[in-house]
This record gives sequence, structure tokens and C-alpha cells, in this order.
Amino acid sequence: MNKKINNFEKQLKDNNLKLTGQRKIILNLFEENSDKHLNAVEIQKAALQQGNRIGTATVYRTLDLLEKLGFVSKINLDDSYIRYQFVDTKEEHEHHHLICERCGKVIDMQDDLLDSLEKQVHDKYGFNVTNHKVRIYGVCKECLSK
Amino acid sequence: MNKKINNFEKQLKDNNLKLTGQRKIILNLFEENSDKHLNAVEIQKAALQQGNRIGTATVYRTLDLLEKLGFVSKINLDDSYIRYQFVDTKEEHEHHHLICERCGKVIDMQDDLLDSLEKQVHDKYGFNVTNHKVRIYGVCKECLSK
DNA sequence: CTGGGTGCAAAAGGTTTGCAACACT
DNA sequence: AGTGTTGCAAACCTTTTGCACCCAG
Repeated sequence: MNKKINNFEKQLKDNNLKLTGQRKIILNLFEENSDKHLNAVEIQKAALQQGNRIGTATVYRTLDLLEKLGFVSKINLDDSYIRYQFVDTKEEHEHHHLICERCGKVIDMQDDLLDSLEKQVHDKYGFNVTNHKVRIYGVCKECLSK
Repeated sequence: MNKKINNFEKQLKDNNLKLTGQRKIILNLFEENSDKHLNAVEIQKAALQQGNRIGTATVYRTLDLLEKLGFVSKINLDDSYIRYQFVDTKEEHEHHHLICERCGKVIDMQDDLLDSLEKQVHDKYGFNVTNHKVRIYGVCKECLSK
């Protein structure tokens, strides 16, 4: 229970940083919305709905911090926002996203389907792969059945 | 020679649009820089270097237009710009990008390595794939050999 | 107590929009 | 001639920064 907060507290201490109320709130929001892909504005609104007013600059600075500490990762859905998503520490690479072109839903895809691709890219381009970001567009199951 | 401009002219006519000097200049810039991934500011500067002053709004509106007509496609390299690249009409999907984390170079990758992936995604998520965007991060051949 | 953190408001950076003048067709 | 297009400047939207005040350790 709240292992993430404890881990967070430890990492902050290790870096001479402080566990503030605002940082707790934002980390908790990510925990509660681990299926979503939040941007700064959405975080601020969500906090406000819980009765917690957090300044805009603080939200942006906290997002930077959480990313640097590896608790969230940036994702880009081409909508002019920088979005963030809770990181599952078990994942080796970032996971990927299926984006439905009808309803806009974004489905997380855990599979690491690109292992074979890395070898091909290395052989053909002499390129040493460290990570990859994949967005797959199409129509989701629900929209297909309508 | 200049098949692209002729095709462009035809498509514009079909849509009751006009072939203006600015549009020609911008399309030519894409042709001359088909290996690059230009943003609006870069286009404007490149035009100016050729002695062609084009207004900012015109650049943005022309990029929208070229994208809608299918001559260029948006690509996102996570650098806060909307970038565009000349579309090779022979390609079925957009092509993908290898991004070197040392020198920043972006290499185009024509291979459609993800055909098998589409089937897997369909079987597992009931998701009907229409397109995919892949960015692969790592270290390029030149940087590796240094 | 003291250095890191917060909130405000201003600035920055990229893109979009309104409008009068302009130029393809 | 007439409609689409341009350029300017202002507006917009998201993110960043400076600074005085605040609070966790």
C-alpha cells in the first residue's frame, strides 16, 4: 500500500529534494489515472476537483521532476500537449499505444513486439537501438462492432 | 521534370484553389530537401535565403494545404515543432525514423517492418490497424565508429 | 533556521485568426 | 471581375522563467 509514495520519498531524499504536499497530490493523481495520458492542464484541473489548488508552474516543474526520477514518461499523441503516463517499473522499454481514429481512445500495449526489428535495423543501417516509440492508428474493437 | 508541380496544379484546380507563387516556392523547397524534416520557421528562412519573402501565416496555411492534399505528412520529433516531410507516393504507409541520440541525425527508414505486428494487434486487441508511426532511438553508424 | 519549493504574473515560443489589400484564373 | 490568397499584427495556447514568500527537514 502506497509503495510508490515511499519509493518516491526515498528518491527525493537521495537527491536532497523535499516531499511536498503538491508532489504527493500529483503522484497520487497519476496512480489513480494510470490508464490515462494526462497533460499539465488536466492534472491541475483534477487536483482542483479534489479541492487542491496547485499553481501552474508547480505542475510543470513537478512533471519534469517525476520524469527525471523515472516515475512518469512523456508521451506524444500529436495534440499539442506534452502528456505523461505513470511508468510501470517492470517495463524494459516504454510501452506503445493503439489510437482509435473514430473514438479517440488510446489503448496501452505492453507487448514488446519489436525485438526482431532491432536486429534488422542494426544489420541494415548499422544503428544501435536503445528504445522505440510506436503509435498504431486504426479502429478499436468497440467502434468496429458498431 | 517537375511532375510534382503539374500534379499539384491539377489538384489545386480540382479544388478551386489557385497556384500561387508562394505555394510553388514551398513545394519546391520540400522537393529540394526531401531528406529533411522541415518546420514552418525553417521553410520561411529557406525561402528568404532564396530571396523569397513569405509571410508566416502563409507558410502555416500552405503546410496545412499540402498536408490535406497529401504532398507532405506531419512528423513529430518531440522538439515542440510541427515538422513536415515530402511524401513519396509509392509508400503505402508513412515511413519511419531512426533518431540518433548522440548527433541528433534523423534517418528515414523505408522498410515496412511491422506487417506481422498488424496481425498480432488485430488478434490480441481486436484492433483494425490502418497506419503506424514508429520512432526508433539509438546510436547511428557514424557515432558508433567514433 | 535554511535551502529547496511554491504561486503569481510576466515572458517566451509556436501557431492561428481577422481583416484589408492583392493576384490568380 | 470575382474569389481565393497574402501579409501584417494581434490573439491564442502551452510552457518557461523571475522573484518574493513559504515550508519541509
